[in-house]
Amino acid sequence: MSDHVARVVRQWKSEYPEVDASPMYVLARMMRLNMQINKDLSANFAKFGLATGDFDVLATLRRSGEPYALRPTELTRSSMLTSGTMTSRLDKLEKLGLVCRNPNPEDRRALMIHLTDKGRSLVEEAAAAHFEMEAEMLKVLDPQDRKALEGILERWSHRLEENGTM
Amino acid sequence: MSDHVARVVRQWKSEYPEVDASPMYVLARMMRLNMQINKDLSANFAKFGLATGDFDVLATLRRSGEPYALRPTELTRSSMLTSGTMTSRLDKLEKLGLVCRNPNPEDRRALMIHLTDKGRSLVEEAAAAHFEMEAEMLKVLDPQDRKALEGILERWSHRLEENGTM
DNA sequence: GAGGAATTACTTGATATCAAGATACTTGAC
DNA sequence: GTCAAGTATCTTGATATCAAGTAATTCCTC
Repeated sequence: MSDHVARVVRQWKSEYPEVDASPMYVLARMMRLNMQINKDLSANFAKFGLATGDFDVLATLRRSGEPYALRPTELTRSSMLTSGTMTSRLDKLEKLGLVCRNPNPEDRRALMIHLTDKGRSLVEEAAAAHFEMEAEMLKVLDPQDRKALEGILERWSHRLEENGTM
Repeated sequence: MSDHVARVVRQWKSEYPEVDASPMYVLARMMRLNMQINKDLSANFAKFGLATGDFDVLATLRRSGEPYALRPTELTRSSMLTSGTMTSRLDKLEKLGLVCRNPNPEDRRALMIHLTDKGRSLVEEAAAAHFEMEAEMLKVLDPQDRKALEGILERWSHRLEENGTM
């Protein structure tokens, strides 16, 4: 059994043995799987007129519960992006009528980004399709592999977040 | 023990129980870890004046062995990108004197992208630092988790590649 | 309170990427 | 041999992202 990354590691070993490419068994595989997964998921979001990042914003607002409102800073942190990127996402979503920017009564520097009714019903539809598709994708994994993977990734994430690296 | 994704899944469960967000335990965690990893790795490549994608091209050429030459199509496939993206990467690398475009004697539609001596020594230096950094990153994982992760990701990649999905 | 440091959202200019299409060449069916 | 279909690279126009910097506001220390 051999995947792309396994072949690449063998190439490094034979062509430039001075380096140890074995971290690729984890990191390059994660990166490539992720690229493919993102492509597939974004095809699904496109059915709802959304890009992946748009869904991410709407979903963050929706799952935050009533009154479906957060500050741009909270959205920026949750998405691991820069503030400029969030500004332009919000511009787009506002133009589409899916969110609206309101003044923040508690801090005049800040705003409150509210999910509109239209935004709420769209994100609920999109989320249902999205999570179904994700569940489908995970069916190529044996149940015990999925379970193990959840645990390993949780420990990894937890440690990085603890360190403040993430 | 709770990471960002665990909190998000709990939010979905409490705010919109109609969807099952549990695939996020795998997929969202992979995506977030990947984003963080890419940021850290690209900071390292920047020390050599390279972006991650530049390194990817040079490394693919280097590990292909003598005469360190591939066609743009092969580089495009290996990187999971579009041909237009590869064209502009090659423009940049050519301007930096790290690769050169030569005619392909076997197919006049095609080219051969050759690694220059300068490109070769740069990519060798960068690769050494890169794989050391990757090894360092993986130290947060317990050895048995790393081993298990390698196996699970290999099976997953292999199945996707088999299906032609990837 | 007063004043400096920190925070918030946004702007700007540069770059990376993609989808779609253009052009030149090769392959294969007949 | 001819020509249609396929392939290889590049071009174009649009979008997403980032880093760095700005202006308004709040927080903190004294």
